[in-house]
Amino acid sequence: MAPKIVCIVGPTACGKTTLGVELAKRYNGEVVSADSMQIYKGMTIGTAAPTEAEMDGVPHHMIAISDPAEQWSAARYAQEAVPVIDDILTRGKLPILVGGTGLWIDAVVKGHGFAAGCAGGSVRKELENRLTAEGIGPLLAELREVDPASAERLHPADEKRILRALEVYRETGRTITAHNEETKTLPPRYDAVWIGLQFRDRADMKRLIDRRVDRMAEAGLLEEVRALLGRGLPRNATALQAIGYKEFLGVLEGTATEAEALAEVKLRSRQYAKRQLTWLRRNPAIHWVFWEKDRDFARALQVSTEILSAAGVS
RNA sequence: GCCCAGAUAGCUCAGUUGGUAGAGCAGUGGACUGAAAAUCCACGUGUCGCUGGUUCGAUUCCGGCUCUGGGCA
Repeated sequence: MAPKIVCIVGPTACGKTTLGVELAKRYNGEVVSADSMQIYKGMTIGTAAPTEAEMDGVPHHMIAISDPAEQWSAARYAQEAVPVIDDILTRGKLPILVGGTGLWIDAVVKGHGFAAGCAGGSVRKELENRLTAEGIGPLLAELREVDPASAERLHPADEKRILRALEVYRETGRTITAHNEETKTLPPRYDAVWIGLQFRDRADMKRLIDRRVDRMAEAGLLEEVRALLGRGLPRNATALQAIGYKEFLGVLEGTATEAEALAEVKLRSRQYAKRQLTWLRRNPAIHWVFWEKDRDFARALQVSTEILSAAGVS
């Protein structure tokens, strides 16, 4: 039987952090963050990473552990988070996986391995060069030769995944299709109890996102971005793909006003939240807690407790 | 008060030599197996400002009105 853990998921600004801490306190747990941007140091404000006060004495893992210049991926995250989770289990405590990066959580829970190859790798670079030189046509034709199922499945405009499919074949001699099928049959690594938070009404979610972004600006997001750049962070760093950072970068470079950046961050956050929901909706194991208007943590805690006891967590 | 330019999708605008209209953005839904806060896909009926006239037919041409810019008094 796979070990039992708890996963708290939901779109940005829905209250995952708070619920995670509350549950950890009640169930003798520790929080493991599954957030592709909170992993980096020096990005507390813009990623809304929990502060010392918000952690409230609960141990947190996988937050602010990496230099922002480093390149993380779902595979690397799983590789490093799994030992951390297993250690929590060994110590007799409850791991609570909290985060908004759906792929990263799935990588840990489902135990799907990733095939070889990575961004920045030599094969990937070569393929990227060919893409620039020849366009996607020849690459897609090549994929059709070696992995017709992928070529059929992927949209011709989805360059990123076409390149990745070719890369897997080059690196391993096997198709990504075969790899995915095989990996799908593997048993899950953990017996996860899923709790999802979301707003019943989109407009309420928008209001909360807007408010949060305003507070980030007040808390000094611009200075945080300036500090990151001051430490020599390259412009193409994955960390700078983070919403909030790429927009405020424009303010520092003089291509946008702070008001414009603020509006853009709100918009991008809203669109991101929608994508997160699309990802989560297809997971039928999630027990959803809906916010009616404002976030009512007392009620969420109550409902979560019922869900967890029904699932045998104590 | 007079002159000029506008008024078309939630927003910015295109267009119809007269046969009731279409882009971008927004929005909604979807995909996602080593960049995932990334990346990709699908979805477009709206009194064409109001009101008269000409016409078989007006969003399109003509008149009046309203509103919004700009200019002149």
